[in-house]
Amino acid sequence: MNAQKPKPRKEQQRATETKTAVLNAALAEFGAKGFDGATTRGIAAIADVNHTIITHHFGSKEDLWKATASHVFGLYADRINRRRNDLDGVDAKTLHRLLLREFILFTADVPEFNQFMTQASQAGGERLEWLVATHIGPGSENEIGVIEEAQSNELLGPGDPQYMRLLFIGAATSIFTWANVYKLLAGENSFSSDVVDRHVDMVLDLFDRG
Amino acid sequence: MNAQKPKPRKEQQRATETKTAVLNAALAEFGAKGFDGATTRGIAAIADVNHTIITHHFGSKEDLWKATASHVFGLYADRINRRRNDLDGVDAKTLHRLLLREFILFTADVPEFNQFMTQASQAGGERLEWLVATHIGPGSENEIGVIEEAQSNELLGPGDPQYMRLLFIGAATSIFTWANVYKLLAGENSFSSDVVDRHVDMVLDLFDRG
DNA sequence: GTCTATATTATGATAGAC
DNA sequence: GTCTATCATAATATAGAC
Repeated sequence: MNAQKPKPRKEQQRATETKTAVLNAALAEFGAKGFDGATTRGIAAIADVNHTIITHHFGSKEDLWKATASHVFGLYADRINRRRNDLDGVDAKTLHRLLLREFILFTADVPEFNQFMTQASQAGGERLEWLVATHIGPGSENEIGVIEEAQSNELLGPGDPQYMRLLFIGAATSIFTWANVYKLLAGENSFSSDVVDRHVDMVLDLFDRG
Repeated sequence: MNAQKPKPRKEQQRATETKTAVLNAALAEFGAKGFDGATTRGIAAIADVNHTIITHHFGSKEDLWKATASHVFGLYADRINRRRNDLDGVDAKTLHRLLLREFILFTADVPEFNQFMTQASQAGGERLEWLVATHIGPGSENEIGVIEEAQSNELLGPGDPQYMRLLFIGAATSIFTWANVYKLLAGENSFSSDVVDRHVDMVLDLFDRG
């Protein structure tokens, strides 16, 4: 009946770029300062956009925070799924060792992921409940599977998988959580490839019971 | 010459109580929300005092943050020094195992310590530089000594002591950093005595190379 | 879709009464 | 030492021009 509706493709593409820039800026700000400490104006300044377009594209600050959470969880899921596909056919022990390794490497590449999650956990409240119900809970089911497989292959010692998962995350993220302190105390850059490589080996060896 | 100056003892005591209440409230708020996210009005509300007396007793918000840092570092130093004195005469290996244990127990008793430090590290900037120069750096010299002694006694594996210290802290604080998540995901209270006891044993065994 | 202008509230800090 | 009142600024959010 009607002709196809107009498709403002260039505008949509432009809008997508703007939204991505805002989401990355929001991730950095929410990670560094938490929900209350971050400001929509500060986020807009980092993304180099007018602060009112945040409301236009995302709605409220609360909505932006949720969109940011979904954005970074998407980055994480893509990374792990891509790695899983690359490792098709690899034996179970090697596979799960490499999946644990990939988590550490992702944390090194996108430290804002761990920062964002730490802020959400420490703040608690309804936002954390939403995050657990929407992303952490569903995502942790896959991760618990990896933990249990790793335990079967003696890559991790026995114990409640939920507990072991948090213990592993704590050790894996340590030098990134404390990167600024490590830099000031020891002059070391936690994100340099040699520090990251040594850290990966150290953490995997630490938990390895084989 | 002059008579002793007037000593308004009761007023001073009252003021001390007020200041302590404010410092504990500030520790909770700065730990949960970071410097920018916490508000002097919110802190005053928790301490149940008028918000203007914060300015009177502590000066600016920045000064309150520094006083809070000094307060919680004092709590930590007192705790470790008291434990050290109690352990006078104990053999080196047992001593250092118990000192590592005491750090974990302090983190469980005063989780705001770890939260406050995490916020400061993630935020970076001049405040973190002050914190490292004033408290973390001087304090870490003692801790590095404990780490090295623990390494000598095979309580910790070999490696750069500064790095091993952060790795140990990451593992030791994990279930407290993620306490709210652990509660929502697994229904477990990270601060219950049985969870804490199991965690202490798990972490010390994890690092133990003896 | 992006901008300027603005309403409303929250926040850090100060002045001054008691 | 503690309170009420107030100022100046910053923040979230919205309205409306282009």
